[in-house]
Amino acid sequence: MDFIHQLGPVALGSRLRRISEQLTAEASLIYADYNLAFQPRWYPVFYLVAQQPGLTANEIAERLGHTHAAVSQVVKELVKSELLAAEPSASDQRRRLLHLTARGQTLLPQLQAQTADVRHGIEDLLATAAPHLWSALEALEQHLHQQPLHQRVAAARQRRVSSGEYIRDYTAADQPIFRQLNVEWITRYFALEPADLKALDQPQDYILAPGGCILLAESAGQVVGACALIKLRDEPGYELAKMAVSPAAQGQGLGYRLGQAAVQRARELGATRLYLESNSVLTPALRLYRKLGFRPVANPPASPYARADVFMELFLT
Amino acid sequence: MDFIHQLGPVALGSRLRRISEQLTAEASLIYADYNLAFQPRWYPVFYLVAQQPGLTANEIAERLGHTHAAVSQVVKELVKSELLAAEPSASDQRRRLLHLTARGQTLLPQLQAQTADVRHGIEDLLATAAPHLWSALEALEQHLHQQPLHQRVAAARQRRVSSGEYIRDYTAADQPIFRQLNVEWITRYFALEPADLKALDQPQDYILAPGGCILLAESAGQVVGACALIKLRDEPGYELAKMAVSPAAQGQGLGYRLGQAAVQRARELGATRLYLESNSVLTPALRLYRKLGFRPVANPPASPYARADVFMELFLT
DNA sequence: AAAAACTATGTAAGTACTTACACAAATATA
DNA sequence: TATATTTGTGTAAGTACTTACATAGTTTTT
Repeated sequence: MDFIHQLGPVALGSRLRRISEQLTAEASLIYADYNLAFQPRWYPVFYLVAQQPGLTANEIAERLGHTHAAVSQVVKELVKSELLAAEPSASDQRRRLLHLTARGQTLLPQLQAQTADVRHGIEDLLATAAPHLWSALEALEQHLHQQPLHQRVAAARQRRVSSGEYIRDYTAADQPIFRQLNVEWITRYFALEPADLKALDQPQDYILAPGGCILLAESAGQVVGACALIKLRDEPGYELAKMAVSPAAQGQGLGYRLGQAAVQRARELGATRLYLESNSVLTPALRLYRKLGFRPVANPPASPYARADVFMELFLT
Repeated sequence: MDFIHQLGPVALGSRLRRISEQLTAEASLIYADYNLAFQPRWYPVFYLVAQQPGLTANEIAERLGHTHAAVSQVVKELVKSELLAAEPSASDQRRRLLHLTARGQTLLPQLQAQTADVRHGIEDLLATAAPHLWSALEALEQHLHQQPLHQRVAAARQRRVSSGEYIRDYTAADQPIFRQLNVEWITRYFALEPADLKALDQPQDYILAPGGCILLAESAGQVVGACALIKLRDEPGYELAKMAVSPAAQGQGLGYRLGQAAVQRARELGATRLYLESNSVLTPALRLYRKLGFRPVANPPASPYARADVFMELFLT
């Protein structure tokens, strides 16, 4: 379950699918509760015909935003279950006009009562859990319609290719360069400490497994920057750590872009606070952190790093 | 497409499914753009193995929140495509440890670049369209987990059964009672007008088809109240009209509950304003409208009803 | 040490849709 | 009036998962 969170919005489709599957499963339970000889997926077609007898499969499909094939299959089942009946239109022999059978009419009141209950249940759920979800979905669909996702992605690709630089996630093969970039700057100013070695030698165990992530900046096919988000204990937040930019790539705002990406990622992961430890000698880094919005912590906790003498945090709304 | 909107949150599952399908379709387009011999649904498994070589199918399934069967099938395809390879664990002959092949390693950088682009594209989409969608989905899943939907629906059912009253949607079979309830009160105070007959004789054509809806209050199996939401022109709003409660059921707050349901429904339909026309003689009704939040309109438009001399509106946020 | 239970994996079939194709009836075009 | 196109419908097969079942290897119980 944690990987979906790590991927974040990239897995938006999967997430929506999973929730919808969950709701579908719930729907079966609900129908079972009401003891109706009725399948959830019949609902829209049946209800539409109840509202408006004389509709054809094609018209229903259009109203539901499904294909005629889907409706055709459902209608077939509904006719077989003797809930709907069809008769050919007098004016157009191809059209099959649908209406409820006597059995369907008998079922209708129960289905209406159930629908009212479901409506209340979902309204209750949405009101308490996600009051703006419905309108957000509306907006999402509209924007998707206006500019499809693949166009947005193509634009992002364009920007990446023209800038030659992008930020991506760490994978196992990146451990050597992740280590090297950090060792480089740490040993220039300080000595490597045990906590460094743990995180740099086994980032998988010490950073990723506990729910953190590592971002790498790649420029011209080379990894030239890195930073990690390490899960804080007992709070929905992360420590921004192991931030390193290769000397050759410094002074071009890469660190800032990397930092921004980390902040954005933390936001997506549901963080409410970012925390970091640094050293007063590293003035350019401290300036960068300030620029990203970090401020000194009032009562810093004990640090596993001897070199840590500056402690900052950034609250995310 | 309009029926999903009419059903509103009742169709939450369908809506989520449809958006996710749309995103899946977009994903195929994106993969086509990048010319990668790679299927979208392979992505999570492949990426997880890239991050953490040595995982087994079962572990991946757990992390993805899917079944092992799904992962097993994807792994099979990935192995066939020579992107992943598996070797049995030394300590446990059942476990098949997965890792990237040379071909997989070659593909990885391209996939990472593509992922970065997709992330940007979706972040852009969410930022502009639905900034709180991600957290709303998070909250929705949590609440669903805490109290499953069928429990909420069961609670709603309980309330309905114990109160003996509920509010539901109109279907074709309800036309006679819808007409009767309205004719009853109109003729007590006024004369039936042509606009009344249109709406009461063919509610399908004059109310539902243009995107409105009709709510009915049922008590002890009898329809004892009705009201309609009629789509306003050129604005996302509705006219609250044809509100009627049977004399026998009056004085029990039914009108208020019906009105509240109508306001709620209008909200779900994305309305920003409700409008109504009434007559100064109908003091109980006017009191009810006030209680629902309606206020007099400054510059009322021309009305098709001779009896209309009070014009009110309610703005929905 | 044998039996029972559990675990990792794989396969088959189902789900609720889709796309692709087929065919007859209606309409438009020549 | 014959032909081409469009429209309404149905069926088959695919999709990305699921559940159900089967099987072999491992661990626990007796």
